[in-house]
Amino acid sequence: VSRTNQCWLMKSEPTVFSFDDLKARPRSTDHWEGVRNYQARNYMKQMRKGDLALFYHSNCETPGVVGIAEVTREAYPDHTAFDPMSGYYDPKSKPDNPRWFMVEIKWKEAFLRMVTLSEMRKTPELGGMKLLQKGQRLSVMPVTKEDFEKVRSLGMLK
DNA sequence: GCCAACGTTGGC
DNA sequence: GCCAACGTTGGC
Repeated sequence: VSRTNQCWLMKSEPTVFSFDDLKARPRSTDHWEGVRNYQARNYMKQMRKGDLALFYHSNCETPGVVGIAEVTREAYPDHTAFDPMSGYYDPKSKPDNPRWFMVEIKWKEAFLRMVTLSEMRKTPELGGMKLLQKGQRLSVMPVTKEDFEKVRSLGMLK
C-alpha cells in the first residue's frame, strides 16, 4: 500500500457477485453498481485510482474478506439508476443530475485463505475497524492502512 | 423539524 | 427465519 492511497472495504453477497465473479470478468474488471446509501456513495466518491479495497463476502454462510481489489476508475454516474428495468432503478436519479455513482474495480489478489468476520473480531489489533462496530451496515467503508495490512497478512498465512 | 411506520442489511 | 440496528419516507 503506497503512502498516498487510501484503503477501503467493499461488501458483496457472493451469491450475487463474488470475488471469483470479478476475476472472471473481462480484464478482471467491473463497475460497482447498486450502492443506494448516501454515506457509502460519499465514500465511493472519495476513492482514487490505485486505492486498494478488501473484498468482503457478506450475507453468506461464512462472512469474511477473501482478497483485494484495486480502484481503476473514479466515481461516475450509476446508469442502473436510470433504467426502469433494473432492480437498482431510482426515478429520483436523473441523467442530468445523477444521485448515485459507481466506481470501477479490478481483481488484484486472492488471499491464501479467507479472513473470517469471527477471526477479525478475535484479533485485538483490529478492534477499531469500522466493520466490527455495532450496528454498522455500510457496504463501502474506509479502512486504515494498518488494519488493511493486518487483514492482508492474516489472509496470506497458510 | 418531528417521528411513526416501514424497508433493508446482514449476522446468527 | 429471526431480529437488531439502522436508513428512508411522508404526514403533520
